[in-house]
Amino acid sequence: MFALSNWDDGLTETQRAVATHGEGALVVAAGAGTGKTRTLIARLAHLLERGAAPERILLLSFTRRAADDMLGRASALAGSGAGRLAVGGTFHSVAHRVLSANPEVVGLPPGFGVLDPGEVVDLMDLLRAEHGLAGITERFPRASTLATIYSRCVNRGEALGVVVPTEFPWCAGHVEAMGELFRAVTARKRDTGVVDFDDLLLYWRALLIADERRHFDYVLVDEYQDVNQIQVDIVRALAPDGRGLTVVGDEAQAIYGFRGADSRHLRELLTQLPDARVIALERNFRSHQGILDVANTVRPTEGGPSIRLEAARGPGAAPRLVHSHDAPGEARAIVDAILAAHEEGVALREQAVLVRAGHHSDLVEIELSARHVPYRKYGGLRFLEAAHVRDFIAAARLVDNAHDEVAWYRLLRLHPGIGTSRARGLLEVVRAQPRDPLSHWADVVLAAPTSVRESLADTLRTLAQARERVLADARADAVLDALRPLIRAHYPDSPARLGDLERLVSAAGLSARLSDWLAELTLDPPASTSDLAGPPELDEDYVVISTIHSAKGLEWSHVHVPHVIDGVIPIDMALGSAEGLAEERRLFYVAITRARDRLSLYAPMRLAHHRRALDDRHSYALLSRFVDDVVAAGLVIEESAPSREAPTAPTRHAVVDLDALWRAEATGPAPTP
DNA sequence: GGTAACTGGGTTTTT
DNA sequence: CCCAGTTACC
Repeated sequence: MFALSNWDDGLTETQRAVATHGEGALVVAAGAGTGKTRTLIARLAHLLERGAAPERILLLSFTRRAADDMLGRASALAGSGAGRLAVGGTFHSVAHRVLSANPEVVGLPPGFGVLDPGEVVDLMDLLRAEHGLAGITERFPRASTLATIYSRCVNRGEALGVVVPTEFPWCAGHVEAMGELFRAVTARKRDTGVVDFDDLLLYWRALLIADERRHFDYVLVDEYQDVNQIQVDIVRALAPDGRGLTVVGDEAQAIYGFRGADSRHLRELLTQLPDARVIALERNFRSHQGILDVANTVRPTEGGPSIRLEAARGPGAAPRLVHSHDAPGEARAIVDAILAAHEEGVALREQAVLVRAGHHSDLVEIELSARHVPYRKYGGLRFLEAAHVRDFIAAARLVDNAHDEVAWYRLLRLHPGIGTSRARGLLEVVRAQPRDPLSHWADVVLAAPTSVRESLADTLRTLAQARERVLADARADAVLDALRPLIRAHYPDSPARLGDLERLVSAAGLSARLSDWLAELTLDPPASTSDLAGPPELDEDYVVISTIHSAKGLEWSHVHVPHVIDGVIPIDMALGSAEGLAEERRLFYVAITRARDRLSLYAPMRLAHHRRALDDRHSYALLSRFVDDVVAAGLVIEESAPSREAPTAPTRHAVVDLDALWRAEATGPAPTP
């Protein structure tokens, strides 16, 4: 029996109904800020108290941050030292855990590698060339496009012939060649003992279908509106009759359509499980009513149970729409507001800037830096996308699985004198090697041009020796030893990059197996290098910058949304279809509902931050088409005050210059600088 | 033939 | 800032 006191303290009657629901399938329609995670955790506590075995309860979520949040709260519930309360994580991380425990069941070697999405593109490129599709005689989709199409087919469970004509019509002439290429990709991954993100789900599903025993008594799925077909299959296989299944979702927050997610799965579940109980959580504990009034006008109404958010917290301050002259003015207005709130006692980490795409915060970041305001950015450029980190992971994967061709390809090209072409040639040697290619590295070295033999031999010898080390951190150390000279020769800023890798390696000690650690790193990369520096100081304070996608499930006291203009929110590439536009509206809804106390939307009148902005027709921004609704809901419109003080951010000089030029062009010849 | 250094043009969202 | 395309060197 667990000591889980007070889990139902302060739960509403509806929330308690969710927490204490019995065995049958349960679908919770939870609006934003209605305490859904808290309620799920209360349900977990209730189940444990009634004697459910923790290792037979599975908590699943689509996004990493939601999974972390859920698991973090679950362990807080147990108090320190109580160990794990349930099995849980993202679909992908749980799949990896299941598969790495029994890889042979699905025909994978122990220590199989997980390719990150960038490496899938490398593999596509490799096979694209092998199949003679890389020539310039006829245009063929680029490797990254191919990888997107491939992933879409897998995640939607739809054939190439369906996906390509409807979503990638410009590639329609190549369906046959693509099919052949994709079959080769699948075979190559199998032959070399690697899987990609999609394969993790495919293998897990296969495992579940082959093995009909139930492994979990209770399956709790969060963010169900963001699951795609293959994830639906997995959930259905985990709980075929719906017994013990709880799903939580909100169709209005479905924002992963581009990954093959479809919020209709939530409704379909009700058709498939007609006995499922449905409970709606509508009382919002997060935001003041002023913010929810705005949210309710933006909230899409089509389909699903209609939810109108009602605040438990009173009216609060009216949300603002701040007009500024241009994008740098917008950045200034945001930082002004952040610092003003900070003066009033709102911590920086209680304030977030939420953007549609990573680069939309560029100017805000410059302004924050210029004014010495610390910030942390989530969801932008990933640590894992840094070239040297990918180099390291690839090299480390070879230690566990010497047949990993994508890893070989990357490692080989890191040597001066080996480019794409020679690397491909050497890959043939690796593949032809009947024995273990890393133990017999001399054959690979002999096939290389004389000029690189020495450095290649050094690398491979050190890597081969890494296998004699048993512990994950010792192995990682040895891998870094092998890489050090290559990184020095390859990157001009090698000291910083090596510093990153030292920190990365020191984190490996916590893992038992190097391959498991690498997979975890690939599936759940640290948001930034600073995350590796250990637990942050308690008094450390910073503004949070995040994409709206990465902000889902989180909340801040003050939320700032820059660029509420057509072309950004909604983003121009989504305007082609009604479905795309609808998703942009839901995304805007997610952004709005992150704010507890103060919501500020920003609309610059033009985006004059590029040199060519003057001749760019899009220089003058259109207010977002969603703004009309928001204004009708009582939003206050403000003009950002033109700043009279000396310019602080470097970009401001550029803007001032541009204005001068513009006036000069309008009245006469531009003055010579 | 292959590599590397240079140039110019473009950039959604995530596991 | 990263990719593709081009050119100059080995």
